[in-house]
Amino acid sequence: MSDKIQAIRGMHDILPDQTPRWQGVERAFREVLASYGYQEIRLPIVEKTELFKRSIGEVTDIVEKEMYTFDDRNGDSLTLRPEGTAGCLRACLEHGLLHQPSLRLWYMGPMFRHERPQKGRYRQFQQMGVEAYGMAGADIDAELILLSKRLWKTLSIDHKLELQINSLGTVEERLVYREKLVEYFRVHFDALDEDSKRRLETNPLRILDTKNQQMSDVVKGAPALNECLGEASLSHFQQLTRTLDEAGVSYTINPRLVRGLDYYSRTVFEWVTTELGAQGTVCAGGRYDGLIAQLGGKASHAIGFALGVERLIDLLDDPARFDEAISPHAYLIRVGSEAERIGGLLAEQLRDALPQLRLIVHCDGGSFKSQFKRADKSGAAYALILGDNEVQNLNIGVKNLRKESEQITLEHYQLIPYLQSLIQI
RNA sequence: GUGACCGUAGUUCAGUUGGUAGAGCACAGGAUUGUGAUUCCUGUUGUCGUGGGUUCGAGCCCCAUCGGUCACCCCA
Repeated sequence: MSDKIQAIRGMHDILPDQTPRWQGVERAFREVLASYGYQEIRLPIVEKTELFKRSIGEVTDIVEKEMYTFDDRNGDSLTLRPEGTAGCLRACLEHGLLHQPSLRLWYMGPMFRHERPQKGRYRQFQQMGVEAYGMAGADIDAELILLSKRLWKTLSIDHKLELQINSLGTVEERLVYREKLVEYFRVHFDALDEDSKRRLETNPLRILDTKNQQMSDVVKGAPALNECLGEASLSHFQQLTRTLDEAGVSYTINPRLVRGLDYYSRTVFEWVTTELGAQGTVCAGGRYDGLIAQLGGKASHAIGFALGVERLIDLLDDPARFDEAISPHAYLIRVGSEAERIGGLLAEQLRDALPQLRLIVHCDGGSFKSQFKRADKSGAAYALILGDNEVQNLNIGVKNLRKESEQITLEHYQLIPYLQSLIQI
């Protein structure tokens, strides 16, 4: 065991017994996104390190200690992407996609962060992300939230997720607030715990989100963010809440909801659950209007969210329900060299005629008994049987492996319509 | 980066005060010379994570190291 090469810590293989649920979730995501007119974009997994430093923020944990960064052979510093927004925006700027008035995109793929793994958190993890560019109004904010909610409904996990929203104001408003907050906490410095003293330098807004009960009094006395919001930011947020109310989406306004990444402004939201241990956030996002100009583009508007697929899958009530969609319809048993020859040809004819058919052909010989065992284990609904008798009589046996019923014998020409009717059911 | 708990067969786990390694599942074969899933019988499976120490003797005790899980920090 010790001399075998193992996977990297926090980077997991998704084995065949897991892939159906992954495919199921991915399919649901694709279908929901298509129903809102979003287009897929596929992006590199590696980008220049500078991109993430400039977008995520130099002093965030992600940039400071969680990135997989290495030097390319020509000396460039490259980084395995820790999130998707920066790369997506880079691609759109690079190809001039933002010259159109609005753009709705989605992507999915692996992200990398060098953290200690724990439940629902891995060093390589899968994110599905959505980005919408060029739209200033709160209606697109609401669209993203409604879209995400539709995804939970499609996956039947909407009862496990709660929506939290907040407004961070514009970057300028938030800077003013940040000053006020730092000033306040400096006065109450002795009441802060070690983590919070450190956060005072790095991300003071995070102090509001502390889990330390002993600090609740200090936190309660702190100035509130919404006092620093301007007219425009306030009405933007009001429009969002009104739209959500009218759409029947319930939510909690969490004034302490601050996102970890520097680029957010105005609307931020999270879908959280209590069922995943310490990692409660399944999906999070927000508006990041300032980022486009920050990355060298013409000032515009942007909003997006990302969701962690591993966390989403952990939330599924009955993940096994996705297995059925890929289990084979039929398993072809063939005993004897003539049966193997005829069976191989027959199988290809069946696949020609029935592209939807999922058919496994038994290979490598073996007795009827052992082939039936494999047929059962494959999950196939039916066994197709070719032995000496069938070869001699030019017919084929069909047996239902999941229901108690008599095995029947069909002529070859009857097989295609018979299987077709089974698939349709 | 910090802390707690855990590493025994392909897998899930048992293993007594330290006495020389076991069960279920899985897998293979048979009971059934052409029939799975159920039942019965038989069989295979191990550097006890790794390295060192204590001991007549270590799966068990000690140290180190690697890996896993969960939590903190932080985040999807």
